[in-house]
Amino acid sequence: MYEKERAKSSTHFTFGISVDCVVFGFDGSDVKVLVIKRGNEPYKNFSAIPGDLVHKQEDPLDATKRVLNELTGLKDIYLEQLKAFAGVNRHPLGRVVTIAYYSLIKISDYNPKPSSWAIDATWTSIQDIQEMAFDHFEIFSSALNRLQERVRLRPIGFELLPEEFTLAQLQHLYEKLLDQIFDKANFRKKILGMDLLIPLEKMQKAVRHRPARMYRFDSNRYADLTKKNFHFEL
Amino acid sequence: MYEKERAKSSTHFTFGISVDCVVFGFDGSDVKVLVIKRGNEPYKNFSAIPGDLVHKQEDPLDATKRVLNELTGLKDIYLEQLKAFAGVNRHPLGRVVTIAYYSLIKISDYNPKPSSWAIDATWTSIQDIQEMAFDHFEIFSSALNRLQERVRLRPIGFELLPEEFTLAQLQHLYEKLLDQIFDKANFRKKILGMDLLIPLEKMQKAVRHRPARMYRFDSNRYADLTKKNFHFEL
DNA sequence: GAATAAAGTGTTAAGAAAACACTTTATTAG
DNA sequence: CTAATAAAGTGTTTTCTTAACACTTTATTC
Repeated sequence: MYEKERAKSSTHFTFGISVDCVVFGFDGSDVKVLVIKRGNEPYKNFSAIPGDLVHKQEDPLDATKRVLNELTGLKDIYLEQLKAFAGVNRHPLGRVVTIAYYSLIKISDYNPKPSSWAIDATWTSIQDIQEMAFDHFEIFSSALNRLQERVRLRPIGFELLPEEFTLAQLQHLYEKLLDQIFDKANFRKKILGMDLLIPLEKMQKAVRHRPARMYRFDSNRYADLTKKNFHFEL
Repeated sequence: MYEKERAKSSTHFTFGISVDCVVFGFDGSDVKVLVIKRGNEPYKNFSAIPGDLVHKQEDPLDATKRVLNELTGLKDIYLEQLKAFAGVNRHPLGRVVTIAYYSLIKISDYNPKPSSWAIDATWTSIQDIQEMAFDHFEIFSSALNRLQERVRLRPIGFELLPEEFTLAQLQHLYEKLLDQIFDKANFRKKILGMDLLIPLEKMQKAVRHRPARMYRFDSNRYADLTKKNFHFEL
């Protein structure tokens, strides 16, 4: 119980806390993850998920935003905690518990600051992720699972697309994310039937065939519907 | 990045880690949570979720099992991590990050050891949970949300029932868990149609009307079906 | 042996999802 | 200017699922 530790504080306040964040993006063809290459031991030259130690007086969520901003140049991005990874031997240099997050970004907005990160960060297709430093492969897998579950029940796919997109782009995203194909007509009926997309006057540009209409996700409408007990699905 | 801290270890390895576990049960009428009453400051006499500090060389999952065993006398119970709660000021005595779990137990098996816990642990209906110590109310709410999502997509409701149960008991559990009512005939068709329940010869005892057939959840069958891409729902 | 209370079943109507064929249209090649 | 192209966008039918609701059955109690 908590009371005991006032005495044994010194023996219990001995953990390090880090955050690691699986950053997902979509380039129009593939779902990708931002992976960095480690420059130092341990696990020198291994791939890893971006992260950092949490400062003494820092909230881990803030720490993650800090890392993310340095890494991508972005603020206000979609961010959710996955869970903590805390195995005794997960970090060779000491007892470090990591709190894992995942975030969804519009890959076109990605604009890394010239920082220590920038050099080594690369977008890697999710099917190409292999070995990683520490338990980062497990973290990645876990994040992908969570995303796949989440994306079916919450309208968060849009976080991976540009503000304005076509229905074909949206469908393609879902197909890649869930590794399953959808019937075009049925997909459209379902999505449009939810009344969550605002059709724009604007049309797709620079394609060598009939251009598609652009849409925008209506987050206010979603908030309203949610109050009326609407549940997004698929 | 991780490398930096070899030098500043002393300034970073300063966190305490605890685990807290929201223990759910079902008494046939209500979904309940095991709540303890704190005997010491801080938050003396407040309700709280059972938990403990994690030892220096201990896996948090093991720590949770340890707490749970002391608390309930049980082993091998359903246990899942919820997420970490790590706000800077969540604990008055220092920087303690807690990893929250939730577990599902068969309330009839509950048999507390005569330990420090036993005295103060009480089953409280989920709708009666009010103020709690630390951020424990937030942890509880978060766990309940997760359970409600989870129970619709995984056959984990059975963890809250006796090994052998009637369909009416199962339906009642789901109704209380999800706060929604189901049509008896349709509920039966759906559940039985999944082919996950083994009908037993045994009948319900000690009721003053026609006794219902008892069933048992077939976890092997579920494992098989899962391989064949079956997905439990509702 | 009738009343009871819940177990357990069957039927129909309404709605959603799957399958698939078709029409439309901006663009490009000739 | 016209035809070919390639994908946008729509309509229809069939199948499956869900919802609603009425009914039959049966062990127990009075």
